[in-house]
Amino acid sequence: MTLSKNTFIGEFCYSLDSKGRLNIPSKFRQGLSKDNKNTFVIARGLDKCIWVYPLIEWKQIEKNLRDLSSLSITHRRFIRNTARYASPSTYDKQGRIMINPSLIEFASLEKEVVIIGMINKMEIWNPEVLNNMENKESEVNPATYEELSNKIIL
Amino acid sequence: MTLSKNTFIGEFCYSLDSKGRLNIPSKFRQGLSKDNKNTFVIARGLDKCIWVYPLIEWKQIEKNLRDLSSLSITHRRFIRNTARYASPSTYDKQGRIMINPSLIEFASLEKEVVIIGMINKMEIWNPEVLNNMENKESEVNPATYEELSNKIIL
DNA sequence: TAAGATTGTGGGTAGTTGTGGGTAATATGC
DNA sequence: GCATATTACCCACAACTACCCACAATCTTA
Repeated sequence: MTLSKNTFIGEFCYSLDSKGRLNIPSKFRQGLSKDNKNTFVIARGLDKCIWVYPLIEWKQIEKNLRDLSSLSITHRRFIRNTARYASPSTYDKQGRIMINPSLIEFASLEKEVVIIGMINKMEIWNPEVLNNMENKESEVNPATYEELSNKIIL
Repeated sequence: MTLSKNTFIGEFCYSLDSKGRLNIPSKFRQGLSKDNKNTFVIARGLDKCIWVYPLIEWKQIEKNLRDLSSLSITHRRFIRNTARYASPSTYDKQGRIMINPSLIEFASLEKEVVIIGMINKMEIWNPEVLNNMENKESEVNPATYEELSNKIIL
């Protein structure tokens, strides 16, 4: 059953094969709208993980980047850091995308990986890296959480 | 698979051959619209790199330059510096463009080069120069960066 | 419960791509 | 006009990628 289109929730443990291919959970694929053309855009996450956007979601980001003038060095660097590590990937008949070696290295991926639904995108993690990250609770500032509560209703 | 037309993302390591030819990544060529007539415009970047525009994108820049009044000295200098080092280049049957010696010198290119998709253009870098540049955090204004991050939802 | 469909994973093969170099056509300078 | 330099086209080849088929495990349905 599908909730909203192009929206991902849940967690899955899959494996990266010897050719660098990764299966996209069937549930996620089923929730995609047709205009994604079986294509995702894979990019570096802001944490030590990989972000996977449906094509449509990424196009919105691209549109915003296009409006930044390259006269500003800050703009140039922002565009460079965002676009540089991103690449489109159409999934094959089996539903797998290719993850390129530089991203595999960035996220320290090995055979076993965790895929997490992040609403507008998915995240791909090495399970150990994810655990270490989550165990560092100290980093979450209660005040920040408090501030968030003004922005979002749970 | 094609994203938006004439839009480039991703990073590629290619090599400049002894004749000064450089391959344009196949993924980039596939995303070009027909009206580019297999032609790019090559220009000095604002950083120490080369900018490569699809013909259509460059025409838009020319149009914008046309709207700057030459009464202003700043405008005159900007137009001069932008137009002066730009030249068109059609790619050959293998998909390679010629980079002229003065631009190779400007960007300190050697055999190994990095090509970066920058949405409306590509950048060509000497990998060492690129690393040095990216490590110089000082040039980026943190406040502007923060502001950008709020405008563009990743 | 049994049969059928779906899903995750592995591997072979044919086509594509990046790169080097030879050769003919064109341009340039004396 | 001719010699030289420059450019564009062609061929070749290794490495890589996309597509295809296969199969076991799981889930669905009658």
